[in-house]
Amino acid sequence: MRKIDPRRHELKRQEILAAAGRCFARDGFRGARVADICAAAHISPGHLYHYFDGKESIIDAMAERNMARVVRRFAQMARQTNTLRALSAGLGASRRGQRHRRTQLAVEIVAEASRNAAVARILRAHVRGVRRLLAGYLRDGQRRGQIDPQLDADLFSAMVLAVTQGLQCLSIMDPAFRGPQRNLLVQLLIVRLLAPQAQRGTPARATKGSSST
Amino acid sequence: MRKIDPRRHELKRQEILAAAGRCFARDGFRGARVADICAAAHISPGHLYHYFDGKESIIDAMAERNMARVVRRFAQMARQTNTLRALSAGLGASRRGQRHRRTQLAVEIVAEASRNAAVARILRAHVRGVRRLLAGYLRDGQRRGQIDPQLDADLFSAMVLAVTQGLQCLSIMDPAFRGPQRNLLVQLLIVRLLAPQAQRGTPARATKGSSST
Amino acid sequence: MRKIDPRRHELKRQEILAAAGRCFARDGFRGARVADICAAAHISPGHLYHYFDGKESIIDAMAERNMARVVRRFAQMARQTNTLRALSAGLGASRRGQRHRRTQLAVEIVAEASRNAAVARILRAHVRGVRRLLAGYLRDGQRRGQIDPQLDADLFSAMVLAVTQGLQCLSIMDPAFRGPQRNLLVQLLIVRLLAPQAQRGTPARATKGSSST
Amino acid sequence: MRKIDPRRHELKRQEILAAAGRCFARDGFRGARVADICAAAHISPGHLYHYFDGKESIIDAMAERNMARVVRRFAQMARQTNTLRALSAGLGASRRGQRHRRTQLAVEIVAEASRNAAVARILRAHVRGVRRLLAGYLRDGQRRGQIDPQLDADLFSAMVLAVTQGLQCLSIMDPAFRGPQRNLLVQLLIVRLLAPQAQRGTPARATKGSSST
DNA sequence: CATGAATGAGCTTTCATTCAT
DNA sequence: CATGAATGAAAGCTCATTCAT
Repeated sequence: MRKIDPRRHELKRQEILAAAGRCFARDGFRGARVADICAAAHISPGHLYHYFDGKESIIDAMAERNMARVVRRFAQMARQTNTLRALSAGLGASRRGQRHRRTQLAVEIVAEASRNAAVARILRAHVRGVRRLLAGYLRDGQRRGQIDPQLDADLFSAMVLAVTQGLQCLSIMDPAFRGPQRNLLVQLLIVRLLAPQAQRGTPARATKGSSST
Repeated sequence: MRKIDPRRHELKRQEILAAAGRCFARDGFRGARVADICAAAHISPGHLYHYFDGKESIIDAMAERNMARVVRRFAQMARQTNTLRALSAGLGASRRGQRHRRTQLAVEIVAEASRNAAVARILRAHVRGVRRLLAGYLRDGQRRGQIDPQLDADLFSAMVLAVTQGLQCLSIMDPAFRGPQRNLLVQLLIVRLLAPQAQRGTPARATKGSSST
Repeated sequence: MRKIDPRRHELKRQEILAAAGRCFARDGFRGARVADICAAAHISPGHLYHYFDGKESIIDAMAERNMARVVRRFAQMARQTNTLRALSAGLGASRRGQRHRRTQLAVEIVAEASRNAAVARILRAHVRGVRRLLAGYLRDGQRRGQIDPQLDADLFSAMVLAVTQGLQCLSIMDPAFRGPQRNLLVQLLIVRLLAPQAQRGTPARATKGSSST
Repeated sequence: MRKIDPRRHELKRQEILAAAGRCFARDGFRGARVADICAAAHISPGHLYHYFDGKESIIDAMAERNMARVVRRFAQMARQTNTLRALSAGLGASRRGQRHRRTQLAVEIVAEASRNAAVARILRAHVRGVRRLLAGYLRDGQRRGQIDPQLDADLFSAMVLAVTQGLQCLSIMDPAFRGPQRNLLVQLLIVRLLAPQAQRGTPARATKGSSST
């Protein structure tokens, strides 16, 4: 009998979560069946319970994983020195397919959080982290003169978060905003919301039919 | 000889939908059970099927009803002549309780739309209407000099929609934004995004000390 | 308030039964829904119970009605003096459409009788009558020299009954035997089973090329 | 690492079908409940669906199984060289209990076939096989001089089938024909329908109260 | 570690029947 | 007489979870 290797165990957990992610995006947390996740992860239903306590536990892990990814993405962004460009890129559209699945999951997680205390807790913990990170980044931008110094960084971190979610919802409500159109919108938002007064004014109308991707 | 009264029938349907709304907000579309809805509507499980073809049909009707309400709300808003103030009020927080239930439903509907073709169709049909309405309203505001004339009204209608959804998501992710804090955020967004250059600049710093949790 | 007119009442019962017959033939006793029967009879579900105690009661009446028709048909046949020809006509195919519905009902009733005591009783009561009638008719035929005098009329009445049912089953199992092919088979059966020795021998080979499907 | 054993799976399927057969005979296809079948097969209601897609699928399998048995029975019969005796034995009464259940199922299947396309297809496929088999057997009998050479074997195969069904219906309609009386009838039918002219004539009346079983 | 057979509670839906009007 | 809204028991089926192997 082999002793369990914690590394292998964690690796398998991540594999299963990846499979679960596909199922959850397709069918939602409630709609996805454990059997489907097992099939997608190429394991037997019984074996799943060596890695997770149950479906609920997978959902929690999924919320955790997803929020961790958001934190990572913002953290990565925060390393760039051109604040506005970095934010635009971070909120803009990216690899198609992958992106839409992420969008679906993000909205599903918020919906779940509105009635599932455990998921809500996970979400809030990360939201706090993200906002602190964003606030710091915005203050850096203000110091660099890239962000309007009048803004309250704390409040604006919430705004960035809200806009992030809003764009995802919009891309579901109106498929036109899954592609280049979305980037247009992002740039407008970023510039008008964050840029110092001097930099603005012109781009709003000029962006009509501007660059994308 | 009693003939079916379509009025009574429609009334009962609305009653059931109201009950279903409470259940869906609490447990989600999948999590809510038909039996619960029946209990909430004070009808027997079998009788529900005199008014709806099935659970799916209730979900569709719920999406329809909710989007219709959104349209109505924006339409009402569009009758006011002070564009910025009207938008601020429209996106701001209101009666607690009612509001949060609506928020939950709104997010649930978007999540459902991302994998349910019927709901997606309903949503898109109304989104088109709302955007046309908003675009018209923004153009009116531009004519009145209340909205930055540089803005592309069409694109900005999408932005207002995205922000609406984003605020709802935020209020789930961070409960601090369910109350007055939300109004603060809304005003900032409205002013920076929509107001002509001359009107802006001052209010942003006033929000000091707005961090959540 | 009008007193119930027993004549009208009985008429309506028959109308309902006719409608029920169509439903039962299409969907079977269990498969047919009371609501369908009501719709077919152009009455409301509640009103049905003025004429029948319940579905079971309709099934009983249907069995009764159907067996009564069989009795009537054989009685009518028994008035004809050419025994063999009368029997051939009686067992042969007739108006399409009508006939097949009757066939379906007949088999359904037998199937039901095998597990429903009430229906079994109804069926047996009529079977006794039919067999007595047939036995008498066969004896008449024997007296007239049209039926083999060696036959035991009592036993052969059962045989005629069995063959009647068998042909109906066959017409379901092999649709080829719903039309003229069936008549061919009937004539063969009648002649070989019932005719005196002298009359037989010739017609059998004449049917060459009668395979089905 | 256990792999699914198709043999065990098929065995369990047959066990379940046997249990279903008892339920269907007692209550009919529609009347029998899935829960009853599960109880009779000593499995849980959910587990049934590892072996069958649903109730409909069990009914189809039952029709298939029953018709396969009929084919097997006739095939076995066709191996015997005394054609008339073999047919008499084949159509006659046998082990009580078992037999009646088979009779009920046979009639139920025909009734179902009259309105269920899938069952009808199954039935017809086997009917074709049985008729071919019977026709061949009758021709063999004709060669051996045991069957009237004037008969058209093809048509008479249908006749044998019809008589088989007719006897089953009769045994339901008149319980007297479940036992020895039935054998009497069978012998008469066989002799008169199939035997060459020379062999016949006497037995018809002589059978009054004759031997059985 | 891994399997998949087995469980059973609980889901949505159906439908014979009742009853206020 | 007649209606159809209302009932509620029970049906078929699903699926998260357990367990013998």
